[in-house]
Amino acid sequence: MTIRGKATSLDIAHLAGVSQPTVSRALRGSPMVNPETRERILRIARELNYKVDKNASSLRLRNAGTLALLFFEDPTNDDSLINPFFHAMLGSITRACALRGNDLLVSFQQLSTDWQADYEDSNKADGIILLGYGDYHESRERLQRLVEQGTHFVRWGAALPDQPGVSIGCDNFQGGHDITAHLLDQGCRRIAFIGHASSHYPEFEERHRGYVAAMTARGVAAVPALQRDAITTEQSGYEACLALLASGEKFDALFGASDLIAIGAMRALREAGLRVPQDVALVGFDDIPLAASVSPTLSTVQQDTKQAGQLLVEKLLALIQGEKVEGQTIPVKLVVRESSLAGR
Amino acid sequence: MTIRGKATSLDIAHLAGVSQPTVSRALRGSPMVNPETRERILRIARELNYKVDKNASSLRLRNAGTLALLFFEDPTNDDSLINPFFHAMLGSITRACALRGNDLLVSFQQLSTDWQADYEDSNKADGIILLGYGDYHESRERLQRLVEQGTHFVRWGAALPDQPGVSIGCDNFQGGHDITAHLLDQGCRRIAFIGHASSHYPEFEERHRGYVAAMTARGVAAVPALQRDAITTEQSGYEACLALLASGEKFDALFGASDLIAIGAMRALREAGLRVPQDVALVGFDDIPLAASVSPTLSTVQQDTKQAGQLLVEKLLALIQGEKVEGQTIPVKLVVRESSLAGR
DNA sequence: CTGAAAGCGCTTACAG
DNA sequence: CTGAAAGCGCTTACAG
Repeated sequence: MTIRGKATSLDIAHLAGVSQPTVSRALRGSPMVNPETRERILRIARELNYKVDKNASSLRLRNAGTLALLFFEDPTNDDSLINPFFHAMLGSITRACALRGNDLLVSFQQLSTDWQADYEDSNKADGIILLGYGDYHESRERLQRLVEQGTHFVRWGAALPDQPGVSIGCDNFQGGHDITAHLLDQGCRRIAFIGHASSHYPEFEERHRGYVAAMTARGVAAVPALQRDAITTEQSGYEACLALLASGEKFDALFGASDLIAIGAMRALREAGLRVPQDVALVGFDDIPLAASVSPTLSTVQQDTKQAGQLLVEKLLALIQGEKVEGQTIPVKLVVRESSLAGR
Repeated sequence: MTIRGKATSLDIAHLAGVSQPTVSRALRGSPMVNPETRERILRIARELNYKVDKNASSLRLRNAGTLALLFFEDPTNDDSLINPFFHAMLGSITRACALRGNDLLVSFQQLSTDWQADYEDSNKADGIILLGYGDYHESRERLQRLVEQGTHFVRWGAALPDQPGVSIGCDNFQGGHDITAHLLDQGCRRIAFIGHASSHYPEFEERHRGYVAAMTARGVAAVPALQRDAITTEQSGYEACLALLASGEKFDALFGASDLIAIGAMRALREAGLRVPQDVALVGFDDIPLAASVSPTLSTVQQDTKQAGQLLVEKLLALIQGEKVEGQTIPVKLVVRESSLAGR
């Protein structure tokens, strides 16, 4: 018997001398198949390098065994580069999917484009993971629409009250609090904060709230003039720090709302002839790989990307199963390095 | 008429008062549909938020409209982290796929695991893009098997003669040559090379050949004792550089076969109290984002990841169309920064 | 320009 | 334990 093209279950059935449904049962591990028959079928399938056609089985089972990962970023800097923090997340999400026998579709998207619940609507994916930092007010109504359409999705971000859908995020408040307390412990008193501190950027806002809380608890004033808006890019952090320096306000420490912002600020400080940490202690948030490699190495708040990825996948899968799912906040960890220590 | 669950083309047919095949034709833009009828159908489809079921259409069309991206790395450091160079590649591949209406499945894989032509065998993807650096001798036979199975795939890597399948890679020889020539221009004479220089790692081997060629052309000896093996990780570069320093061999420049290696070497040099570039000029290869952020900023060879991603996708699509496809080498660009200049 | 029919390759009640 | 039958939702010759 010669088979042209890929083998099908029918081909195997002929070769094994059974009906096609029996092949399907054997392959799926149904208990109602004679062990010898099953062996024969499995052997032949292996020999022919047979793989179940996923299009056919997904169509029949009404389940794709696939999740979709959507990265979105504000006015994405034209090309490729997404926040390095998400690269680690991609790794853990990919592995978590693989562990559970799911495949992962990956897509990038401008925030401006319409979101594609398409993946799920077209039955290519059973659910969607949303990753990205952007203006929350703009994305909120889109999230709302996804909920209304009954799309299964989870997102990484601040887990706020009355928010559309399920959010998994780290404890931004605690992280902001802890690293600010660390700076205070180092003797810093005039601590600048670079990053948007508004409801448009809830993660940053939470970090900023933690910063204010830590200061207030010690009776140190959070000077509004020491807060500067920035989105999470090196360039934005650089520019905000330049503006801060130009303002003439004095500060002995700087908290970048993300590592990228802090690294941009580091560049601005260096250009201004200021030493880190001797003149200005510097800290960030995220613990991207770069944080450990810049010089001086950057103190920061570590988010547990491994757990994050696992949770995102698990919760999404639970949602798809029709379970009731709640958002969750993940603990953070202070990572002290050179940029906030030594010589103060 | 109430529709439970997702709308199908049959639902639309009923609502539009036509047969289901007519709906299919209208949706696919067939010219043999009455314009008015088409309009009605499209409107109803929009209202119902209808999306063609990809499982059904892929099954019928025998084409998934999906490519698979497989990252593989040697003994992957347990978790997540892939070479940052590939992150940029992921970006351009994702975009190139989207531009051509293809979706992208992403998967990580240990080199040790069996490669999954599964994606294609199960008809989930029409072809595979392979990304990763590892021992070429180990992967070669797997590539050979993919070719024999008729799997459609392209890989990023050295485009060598008589190699299984289609490879797209940058001009490693030229890059190695140019950056070495640059070091020679700076007055360096004892230039160390860190990175495997064997056929197990063809990209590195090519870079090393370029390095030797540039030296030879100037009548400078490539001292074997100044070459140290390393794979493309920061840690490996660090250790190799430490070993080199311990050997007592003198050198006034160091060429890391990848940026990660160079950055690891930078750490070792710093710990040894050597200044870059004053005591040792340092260069890498890849131009990962980190290269511009470390201090001093790292001179390196830039690979055009945007073009690379486009080519990988285009060539794979051509292969799938049954066209004859050749490998290709992409030009590189020298990027001179602080680590190889100033003060020499 | 449109419909009735066949079929892509599976999975699962249903009957035996 | 096994087979004949139906059906998942499309697409495309074939007839008209």
